[in-house]
Amino acid sequence: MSAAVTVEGDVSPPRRGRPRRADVDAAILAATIDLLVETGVAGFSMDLLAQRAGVGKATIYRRWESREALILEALETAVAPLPDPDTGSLRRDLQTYMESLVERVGSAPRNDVLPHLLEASCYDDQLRASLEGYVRDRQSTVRTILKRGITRGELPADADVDVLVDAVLGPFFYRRLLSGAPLDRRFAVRLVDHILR
Amino acid sequence: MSAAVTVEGDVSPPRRGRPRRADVDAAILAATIDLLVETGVAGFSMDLLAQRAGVGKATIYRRWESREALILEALETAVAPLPDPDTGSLRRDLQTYMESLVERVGSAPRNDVLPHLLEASCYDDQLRASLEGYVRDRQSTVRTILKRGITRGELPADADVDVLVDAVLGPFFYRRLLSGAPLDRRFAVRLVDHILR
Amino acid sequence: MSAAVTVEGDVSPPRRGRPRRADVDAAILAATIDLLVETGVAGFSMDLLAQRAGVGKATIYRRWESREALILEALETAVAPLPDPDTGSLRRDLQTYMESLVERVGSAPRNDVLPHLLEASCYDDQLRASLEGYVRDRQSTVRTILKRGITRGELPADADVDVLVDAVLGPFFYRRLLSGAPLDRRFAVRLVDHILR
Amino acid sequence: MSAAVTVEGDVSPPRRGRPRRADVDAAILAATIDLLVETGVAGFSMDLLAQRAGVGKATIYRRWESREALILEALETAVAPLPDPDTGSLRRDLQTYMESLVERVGSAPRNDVLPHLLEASCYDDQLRASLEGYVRDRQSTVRTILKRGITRGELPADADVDVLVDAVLGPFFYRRLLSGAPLDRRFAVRLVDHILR
DNA sequence: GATTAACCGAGACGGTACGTCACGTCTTTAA
DNA sequence: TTAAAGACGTGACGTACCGTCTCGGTTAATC
Repeated sequence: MSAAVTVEGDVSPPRRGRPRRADVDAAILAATIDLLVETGVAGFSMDLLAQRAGVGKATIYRRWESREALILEALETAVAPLPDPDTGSLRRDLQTYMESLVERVGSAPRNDVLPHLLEASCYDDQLRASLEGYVRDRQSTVRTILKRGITRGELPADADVDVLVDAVLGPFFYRRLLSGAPLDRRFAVRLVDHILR
Repeated sequence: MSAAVTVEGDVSPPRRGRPRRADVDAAILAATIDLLVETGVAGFSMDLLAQRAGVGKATIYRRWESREALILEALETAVAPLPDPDTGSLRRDLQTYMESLVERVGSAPRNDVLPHLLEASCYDDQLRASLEGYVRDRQSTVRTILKRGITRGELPADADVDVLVDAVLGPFFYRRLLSGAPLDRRFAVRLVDHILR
Repeated sequence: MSAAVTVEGDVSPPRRGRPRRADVDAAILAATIDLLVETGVAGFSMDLLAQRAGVGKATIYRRWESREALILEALETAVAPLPDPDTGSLRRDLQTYMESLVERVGSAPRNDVLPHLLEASCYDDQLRASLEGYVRDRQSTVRTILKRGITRGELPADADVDVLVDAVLGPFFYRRLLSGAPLDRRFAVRLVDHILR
Repeated sequence: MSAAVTVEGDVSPPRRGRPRRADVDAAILAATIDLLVETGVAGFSMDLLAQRAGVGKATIYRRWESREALILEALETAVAPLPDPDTGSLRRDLQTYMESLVERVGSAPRNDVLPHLLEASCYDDQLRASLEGYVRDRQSTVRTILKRGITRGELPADADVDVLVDAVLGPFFYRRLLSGAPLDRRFAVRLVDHILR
């Protein structure tokens, strides 16, 4: 078994020409995050970013399909998934998870990144796919919590996990993005109560 | 108490000079909807709109605070609230409602208007308020359905209507905006099953 | 006879919309000349020009077809035609004219404007036409001098004025642009000697 | 006196390492000429050239000081000097020479190379020197024709050859580059008439 | 035969300028 | 005062070249 045999089937892909500098990726992502925190997506410009990162604009466009693909990757880099509490009780797990979600939103310095990507993904199929991948990836903690609940018998064995995930996260983002209803501890309690009624 | 005290201040505002033409409002709104259907929010520009409506740009800005306020009003004008089915059964009401919601999304020509307003409302408090008003207004049908369910005893008397509204609409918009999971008849059935389990 | 009847046949052309500000033209041309003197055509950029003139780039492009059309007009504005000496003698007229031509070139701060327009006119028919108009316009002094010489009998009545104009100006610009041979008083004397031999 | 003292230092430059491939020079020049003919100097880019010639950009810059030095050499390579007709008569020699000059211009596919070099030479002294060398080299045929005329007595023994060269070539290039006046057989006849009047 | 140094194609790099577009405001004439 | 028309300053966009640099690899002359 040889480590050189990769999934792509290339035995050490014979890249030609000058290879891309790896630290440039990092510099651009870091500058992107800085800039997003400072100014939000409004006020974010590729010219300014290039200047901040000490990089030519062409170098950025060589590495990311679009401004928004870059912003999404910066989001993935900067915002870690919430941890799985694993308290031993489904109710307490969900409760804790929802509260940290609420807390994160409350403390976020700028909240226009997700709405911006949401809009941009309407015009860019590739971005749309990436964004959905990101969202599904962030669902996995909730999914784990719920499956544990089934294993323990806290939920019926035939519970519809997909719908339960939607039932946990849907109301949260509905308030966050659309209705503007309050996102607080009380909301978390009432929502979990409803789900585990 | 005088006629000047009105909701919008327009019973008899003793304006001077040439009065505004009333039909211009309608022409602008109509052109806005046309343009949004044709090109989506991308491709929508105020210059193009003014040309299409046969109207000066200043005339538009005289009547709406911002581009987005106009788009929101066009949305309200074009998209009627879904009807209350009132079938006599809570389950059938919710089922019917959800199915018409799913159907509307499936047949919508352009789906970037709501995401666009979502983003724009991050930078414009007035728009944010209007948008939330719009969203709450569109909740009222669901709220009516649920309250009828309580009256009929299909739901416990102390059911948390706010959370139930979120539980009905949240998963829908979560899939629509974020996860990209399918929005079909099956989804509607499973969701209602979960809520009325 | 009415002054309102113009060559174009428009009786007061009913321009609609906001009229172009006349002083903006002047500001742009002045800034163009300044910038050309300072930096030459190299180092001349539309961004810098717009900033200097206190004007948007779009405003410049609204008024001139291209960067080069602007530069040409700046050249026409800045560089006055040489005067007709009219000394009473053809030889002295030509001598004086050639010497002032030589002097102007010697004192010019930047000499890349004409070569630049020459190149640019290869790719832009409209510019080419304008440039040829400019050149022919600047020939007129020489043409006047020569015709006066014919009238006075200093040249034969059937002298070929077109070719004579070329014979006066051709060698000058050939040295200036191509051969790099010296352009001095001695050259002026030898050239006139040859023409009036 | 050693072999190292040469015009270009290349009798036996004791280079180390891999010697330059000689055929690469030819390939680059050929691709340059092709590209210039196809697209003119506009549309000519070093990236495209390198790709066409199957060569790295660094290889080009290793061999020529600048883009324009390369273009000039391509011009020298591609455009042979006009032949000396040597018909036995000064008038006929000049006439023939001018006519072939006129003919060459008429048939040239792209005429922007010389104007481009003219401009570029404003910013590059080395190029300026090379270009003037090229121009003087191309004068030599006319100079030969004129000197033969003096020898034969068709011109006075003290004729100013420098000025005569200018008188022959100046009007031609003046029309070609500046005035845009026609360059045809008639022009050639009238010009020679004037010079040999 | 090993070492060395300049060569080679490919293409990434930091820059700079380009011309276009849309924004929201302002300025004209006409109603 | 409103209207249509359209000019205005601003500022970001994504592209195209520039000339340099950095890879892995090649090719002679020198050691």
